[in-house]
This record gives sequence, structure tokens and C-alpha cells, in this order.
Amino acid sequence: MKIKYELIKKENNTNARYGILKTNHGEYELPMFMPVGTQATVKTLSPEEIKDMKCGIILSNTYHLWLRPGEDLVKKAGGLHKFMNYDGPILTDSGGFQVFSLAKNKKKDITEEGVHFKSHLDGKRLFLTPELSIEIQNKLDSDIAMSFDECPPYPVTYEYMKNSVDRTLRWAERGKKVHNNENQSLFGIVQGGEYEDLRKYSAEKTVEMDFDGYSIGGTSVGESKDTMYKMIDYAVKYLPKDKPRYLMGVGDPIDLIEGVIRGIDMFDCVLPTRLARHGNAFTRLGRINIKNLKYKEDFTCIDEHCDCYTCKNYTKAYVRHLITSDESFGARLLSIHNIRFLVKMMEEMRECIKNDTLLEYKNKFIKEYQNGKNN
RNA sequence: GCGUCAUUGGUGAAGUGGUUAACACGCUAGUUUGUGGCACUAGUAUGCGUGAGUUCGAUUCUCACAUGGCGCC
Repeated sequence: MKIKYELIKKENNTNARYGILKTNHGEYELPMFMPVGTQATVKTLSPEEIKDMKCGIILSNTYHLWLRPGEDLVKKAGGLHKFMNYDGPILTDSGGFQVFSLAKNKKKDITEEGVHFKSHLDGKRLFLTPELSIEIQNKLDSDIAMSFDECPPYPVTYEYMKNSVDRTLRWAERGKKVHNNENQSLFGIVQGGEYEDLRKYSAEKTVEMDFDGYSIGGTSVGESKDTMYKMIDYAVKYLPKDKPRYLMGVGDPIDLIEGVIRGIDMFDCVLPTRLARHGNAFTRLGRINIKNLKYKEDFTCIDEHCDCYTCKNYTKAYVRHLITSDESFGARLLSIHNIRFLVKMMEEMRECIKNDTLLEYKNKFIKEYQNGKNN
């Protein structure tokens, strides 16, 4: 079956929504944060650890799995869930984001038919189309597939964006036409950059096609925070109430709050895991770099308000030692902490939506996060 | 005791009679938003064993001393 979104309650003071998402792999409360597992693994973490953190959906990536190990192998393994031993829901990104960063010459490489680019593994020339992306995702057998879209850089001219939005709409149509998997849902993607009328146009046209959910793309590509928040506002008001809304690629704690307030239900981001591998940790009192000398003999946990495995069992001094010694367990402990930090924020925000206290939550959180002692 | 070669930062080291002593690692700090995992950016020797001399100028040349390696007695 397809996913089903049930809106339970809208917050009184904001556009935030609390709802339930029913999938073939369980029911989950929204809004939620989805960790990224590009290559059929959330880097350094086991499925058991992901579940312990109360994650719901995780992401995987069409482009990466297409190149290696190949979608046919994943299919042979029994699908992505079986292959990677994860029985929660999986969303596959279409590969659009990767392909556009690999397409050297935007004008020449991006054609109506699809996108030409070179493999990051061996430089081989490749060509990805909306149909192929959907076909690959079909074989991967994810719960949610994404339309193949163009994610333009920021900023681009109005002219470029208009053409890009139209092309993305045609690609969405083409992808939808070949998508015939009753057990896989398909999301459309709203583009349009910072241009209000293009966001409206993109949203309305995408909604006309009737997807199972709608995402907002083209954000967090270098624009200011205010610009990003406007992009969300421009798009969300044209999205239907009875379908989930997914803001792609956003995972800064404050952006999560601002997104939820604007009516976003789902987020994904590499930030918690990438920061972890580079030794950074979220805390209520600001982000810290565990490699800093001041933590060398700090035998307290990373964040005393955190309930994660790392904070319950390990000290900053130990994690610092692991990270500075380049031990992979350090990246794992910080990944656990950072993901749990964001997931717990979402839990708290869901409670706030129920109690109509989200704005107070936002003010308190930002005050502590930006002015806390860890800054 | 004699001869010989060496002595550059936290480490491995490059180098020159003349403005800011290469590079790497380490260290210090920063960056990171639909992931080309373990990356990137910046800073890090007022100093070239010690002392004296030659020279307009020496880390670079000369001498003495110290320390270390090697060879000989």
C-alpha cells in the first residue's frame, strides 16, 4: 500500500502540524527528522542503533546505489530493507542532487531528456533520466521514491529558474508515468528558488499531478536563513493539508524549528552524521567541537539533557580521545548523539504542537542554543 | 687520545652569504544543511647546538667549545 498521512492537530499559533504517517513498515508521528544513509547505511551505525534512537524513516540514495552495488543486485538480495537489514521505512532520494553537482557544464549536460555527467568513482560517462531514476528506485523497493528534479544552485536568474522549474515539472510527469509500484509512494518536488511566483507555480503544478507527498527542494544551497524561510512559506501555502510535506536537506536545529513552525512534516540532513565524523556535537547550549583542548580533561557527558547512549555512558574526554585518535568508535558515538539530539527535538516539538506552546519552545531553544556557555 | 661526519620547530626534515626559513606530520582554531565518509580553510621556529670572528650583512664561511654517530689507537 501507499503511505497515508493523517493530520491530527494543527498548532494554534503557527502552521505547525502533528500527524501520523502510516507506512508498510510501521506508523510514525510527524514532524520527524530522517537520518541519511546514502550507501545503504547510516554511516557508522547499525540498524539496531538507529532504532534505539527512535528514528523512523531513513534515507538512501538512488545515484550511489545505482553505481554500486547496482539496483539489480539489491533486488536480487530481496530489496533494500532486506539487503541492509532495516525493517523501518526507507526513502530514496532520486539522485538529482548528486547528478547536478557532478554535471560540469550546466547548459550542455542538462538536457530535456536527462542529465549527462561523469561517475565520481571512475569518471565513466553516465546519463540519468527521470524514468531511469524511478526504475532504479522501484528495484531498490524503498517505501518512498522521489521524483527526479533539478536542484539549481543559488542564486540563478529568474529566467534560468523558470526554465528549470518547467523542466522539473515535465520530469515529474514522466517519472510518474512509469511509476507503477503499488507498495511504493512517490513524492513530487517543489522548486523555484527565491522567486515567490515560481514557488507558487511549481507548487500548484506539482500538486495537480497528485503525488503521495510533496517536498520542497532547492533550499540550503547557500542562501541566507531568511531567504530559506521565505522559500518555505512561498511553497507550503499551496500544498494540500492531507499530504506530508518534506523539506529536503535541512537539519540545522534552528532550521528544524523554523521549518516545523511553517508546516513542514519531514526533514532529512547529513549534518548530524557529517558533523559527528568531524568531531562536532550539538548541545542545548550550542554546538561544540569535541577536539577542542578545553575538553581534554572534561569527564562530563556531552549534553546533560540528552538521553542518548553516548551521553549515558561516555565522557567528553573519552570521545575527544577517540576522535583525535581517528578511532571510528568516536564517530559512531557522536553520530548517535547528534541524531538522537535532533530526533528528541522533534519529539519535544510534537508535544508542543499538541499543547500550542511551540513559539515558547522556539524562543527558549534559540536563546539557550545561541547564548549558551558552549558558544 | 686522534681523525671524521653531523647538530635547523613538538616530530621527520628541505634550504640559502641578503626582503616573510620549503614541505609533511603533529598541534591550535574554524567550516560543514536532498553526503564524491574520515574533508576543507587558517594559524603554528623573532629562530637554524653554544661562544667568538670574517663581512655592509651569516642559519649558511672560519675558529674554539659542547653533544652525538662512525673509524683508529
